[in-house]
Order: sequence, then C-alpha cells, then structure tokens
Amino acid sequence: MRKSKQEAARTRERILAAAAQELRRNGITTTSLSDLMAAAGLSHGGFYRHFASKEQLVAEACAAAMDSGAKTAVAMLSPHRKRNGLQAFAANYLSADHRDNRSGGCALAALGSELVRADEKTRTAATEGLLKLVELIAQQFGGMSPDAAQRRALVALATLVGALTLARMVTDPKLSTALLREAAKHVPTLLS
Amino acid sequence: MRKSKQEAARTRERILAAAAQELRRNGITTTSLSDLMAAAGLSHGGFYRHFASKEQLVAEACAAAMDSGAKTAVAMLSPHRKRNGLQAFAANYLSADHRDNRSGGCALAALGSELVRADEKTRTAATEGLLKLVELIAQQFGGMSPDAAQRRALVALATLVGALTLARMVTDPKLSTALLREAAKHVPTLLS
DNA sequence: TGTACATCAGTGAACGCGCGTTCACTGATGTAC
DNA sequence: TGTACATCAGTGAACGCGCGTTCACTGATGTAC
Repeated sequence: MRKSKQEAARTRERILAAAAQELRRNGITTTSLSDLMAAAGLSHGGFYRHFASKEQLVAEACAAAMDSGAKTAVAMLSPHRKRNGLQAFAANYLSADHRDNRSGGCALAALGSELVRADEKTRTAATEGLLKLVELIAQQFGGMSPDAAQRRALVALATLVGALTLARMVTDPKLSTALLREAAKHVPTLLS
Repeated sequence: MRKSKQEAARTRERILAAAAQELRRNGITTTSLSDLMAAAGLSHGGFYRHFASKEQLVAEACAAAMDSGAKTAVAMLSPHRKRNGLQAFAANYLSADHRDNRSGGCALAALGSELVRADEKTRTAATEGLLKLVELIAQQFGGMSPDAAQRRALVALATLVGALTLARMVTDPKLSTALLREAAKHVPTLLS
C-alpha cells in the first residue's frame, strides 16, 4: 500500500487544496477531518501521515487560500491601470458569483469571524495574506505617498470584506445585491 | 423545585442575555449549551423548559444582540447632528474597546461569517437588525433622498463591520489600530 | 545488479470525549372544588 | 377559604452520535549490502 514519495507529496497537496475549499465553504469548526479527507478522495485514517493536527492543516489551508486570493487580485489589477484596475477588482470581488461561490473565494470574507478566534499560526497566515492584498490595492493609488496609499487601501479592503460578508448573510436578495452594487461603486472613488 | 411563572420568565431572559453575550464572545458552533447555561447560573438539563432547541436560542439571542446594538446606535446618533453624529458613532464602533470586548458589541462583526451559514430564522434576525442600523445611519445623511441616504448607509455599515472584523483578526497591533483609525476617519466623509 | 529488510502511505476499526437532547425525579406553584 | 391534586422549573444522570486522534495492519517503496 505504500506510495512513492512523489505520490505522497501530491496527496498532501490534494488534501490541502480540498481543505482550502471545504473550509471556506463550510467554516472551520463545522468541517470535520472526515469531510476534508473524503473531499480529497481518501479515508480519514491517513490524515496524520501528512499533518500533525487539524489546527496545523487549518493554518496551512488558510495560507493557501490567501495566496490564491492574492493571485486573483494580481490577475485583476495587473492588466488595468489606476482607477480601472481597482474598479475591475472591486466588481469582481463584489460579484454575485463571488458571493454565491465561497469555496473558491476570499478567505477573509469566508472565515472572518472564525479567524478572529483561530490559533496564532492561522491568524498570522491571514494577516500576511491581508497585507499582500493591501499592498496590491495600494499600488493602484497614484499621486500619493506609499503610506497614504496603504491607508486608503486598508479602507478599501475593509469595505470589500464587509460588503461581501453582509451580502452573503442577508436573507433579502435585493438588499444583498444593493450591498454589492453600492460598495462596488464606492470603492473605486477612494482613488480620488 | 418548581418556580413561579414570574421567576421562570426571568430565568428565560437570563439564559437569553447570557447566550447573547457568550455567542458573540465564543462563536455559535464553539459555544455549547452547557457553557451557556453555566453562564446563566443554571445546570444544562433545564434548558429545554425554555427553548425548543439550540437553533431557536441562537435565533432569539441574535435578535436580542442586534436590538441592543441598535439601542447603542440610537444613543450615539441621537444627541448629535449630521456629521458629528456619524463621526461619534464610527469612533465608538471602531474603538479599541469595541474591538477587545466582543461580548457586548456588534453581532454582525462578532458572528459575521458564522451567520452566513446559520439557519433561516437567525439570518432573518440578523437582516432585520442590519436594516434597523442602516436606517439609523441613513438618518444622518441630510440633503439627499431617503433612497440615496440608504445606499450610502449600506456602504458605511459595510466599512464599519469589515474594519472591525479585520482589526480583530490581525495579529499585528499596529495594523489593527490602523484599520480602526483609517475607517473611522473615512466613514464620516461619506456624508459629503 | 540482485536480494533482504526496513520504512511508511493509506485503510478501517477503535479510543475517549463532549456535544445536543432526553428522562426520571424533586418539590414548590398553580388550580379546581 | 382550605384542601387535594396536577403541573412543571430545575437537577443531574444518561442517551446516541460524531468528533479528533490513535492503532494494528497491508504491501509497495526505499535502502543497505
């Protein structure tokens, strides 16, 4: 039954990728190791060949989810310039698609209040991912000092995360749409 | 051992108040009925004399927490006028005190990503509380139509909730403070 | 290069534990006459 | 108004269940000579 080192490494990545998706979809405490391993196509017993604990997996999966979020941000922001880039990013971040598809989306919004109570390593991973996003957004702000740009980017990110979270929470579809629309209109105006 | 109807009603309120606090502090899924009943000074067995299920308690506690949040908002906004009122509310909402004391604070920020996955009744309670807050904030916006005021208030609330959540999540104290400060500076400018 | 042995990825059963919920029991409260 | 009985708030033990974690086992992979 033993697998080659290469194959084992691939299995580990598979578990991590499945966890990054399942945790964003179902939440940290609500998702069991059995769920995660099943999502990766494995039985739950083999988990501890790859990770020391659920906590460790959560921390690594959170880091992976933040990385993929940063990658998406780079893709949205790079081909555009100034206002258009931020506008495109905000529209994408606050799309109905992102709202309705948590598993592939932003971990800050998907896990927000749970991350507040998560262990140190997970929160550190979230913090580093957040700083990366802030940096990418800040690059869109021309004509001001890097510090001023970072400060505005903090506000932009807070608005994005807050609006997406509330839009997902609310039971009224029109209110949900309005939250997304108004925040998406407002965030690009932070450039001025 | 039977208690009078009056005393029983008071017990119910005590459980509800304890739940509203404990849930905001520890999260919905992470808090057990034993925790809640202990916080109310009771043994866990008596719970079902007052509530049909944990879900029902969560929904009622969420409604209670949102109500108390609205009451705080009224207190902050009423004695002030226009810009000053929103400024005072934002400063209070984004204070270090509110960040560090979840149990008495805003349920939207304390439970955000968990509310997304909560049952219908809980999400409805959250939605109604959110609308009440939006209405209160919108009243601060003079010189524009009620609809326009509501749209701006949606953005204001999203920024407040997002900034508070991120400020609680982040492991770097300076970054946390910066998130609070920048959002608190920005939200009142939505009046213009 | 071939052989003998150690390693270990993955399986599936099992562990103790705490969860939400139920229940028998108690005795004070409420109610019917 | 007093009495007899039903009700039910609260206790603490118990229920089944799913959780995170451990373990014996398997057989293919890795390694030492």
